[in-house]
Amino acid sequence: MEYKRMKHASKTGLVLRKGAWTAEEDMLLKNCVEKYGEGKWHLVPLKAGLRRCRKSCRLRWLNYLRPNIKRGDLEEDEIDLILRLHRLLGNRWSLIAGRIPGRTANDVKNFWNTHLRSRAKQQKKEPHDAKSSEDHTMVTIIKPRPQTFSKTLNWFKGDNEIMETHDDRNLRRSSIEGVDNNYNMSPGLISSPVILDDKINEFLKELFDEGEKAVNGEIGWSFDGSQMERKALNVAEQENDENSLFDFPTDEVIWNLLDSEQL
DNA sequence: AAAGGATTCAACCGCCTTAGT
DNA sequence: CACTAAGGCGGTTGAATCCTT
Repeated sequence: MEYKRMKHASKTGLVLRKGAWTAEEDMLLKNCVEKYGEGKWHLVPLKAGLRRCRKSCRLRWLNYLRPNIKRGDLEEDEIDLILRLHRLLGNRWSLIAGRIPGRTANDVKNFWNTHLRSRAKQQKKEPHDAKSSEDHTMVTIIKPRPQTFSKTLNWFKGDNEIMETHDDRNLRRSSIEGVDNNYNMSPGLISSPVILDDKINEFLKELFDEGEKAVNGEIGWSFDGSQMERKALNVAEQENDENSLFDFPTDEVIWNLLDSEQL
């Protein structure tokens, strides 16, 4: 890729670089983030001495430079998990990636677009006989929205040990940012993000248990089911591990559930 | 060996939401 | 209330690489 693509920053008049990152730029960005931490991306180009826009810096860090990024082909259980999560969540790549350690949303999205989308399309085209259509049950795709808690919430302020209970970045996000104003949740309704996570996990566990039943032949889940049954069961086992899978941010269905329980 | 078509994936773009003023 | 800046996301692009003829 040629690096001559440039654009002018609107205010500073600085010429910003575009295109592939050089090793030197990577080093500058890495040093900067390690020194100052993630966030404040608008300051990163300045502090790092990079002629890149904030978004470019953020993306490069998230998709390539961040520690523990897993490169290389996806393993079979990862693929199976993507398929199942996509059925559940649709194109919510960041949520899906959040469940697959070391994989980025871009990785998942690219993999889906190159390997799985065509397979899914083909599956859709294939005519179903009466029996197979009976075997398939519609699965409602959960579409959570980007979520942010108001910083004015009491438990958000200061040193909140709740926020330290999860190691995984995405888990932390689900706790800190797990409520969306779109669902008309007033802060008063929220007792604790830990409770919320537990409820959500419980709910999602049920959903996945349904998925597990499905691969045993009760509901159609898989794209080419024959190869997936055992893999899916392996995944289901992993899902029982503590802190492993059930810490999604919320969605409308989940909030309805929570409302019905008058939390 | 070379041409050109197909595929992959890093990076960009535009949009949405939230926070701050 | 309106506006702006920033963070974040999914969709798309296009250069690099692979594959086929």
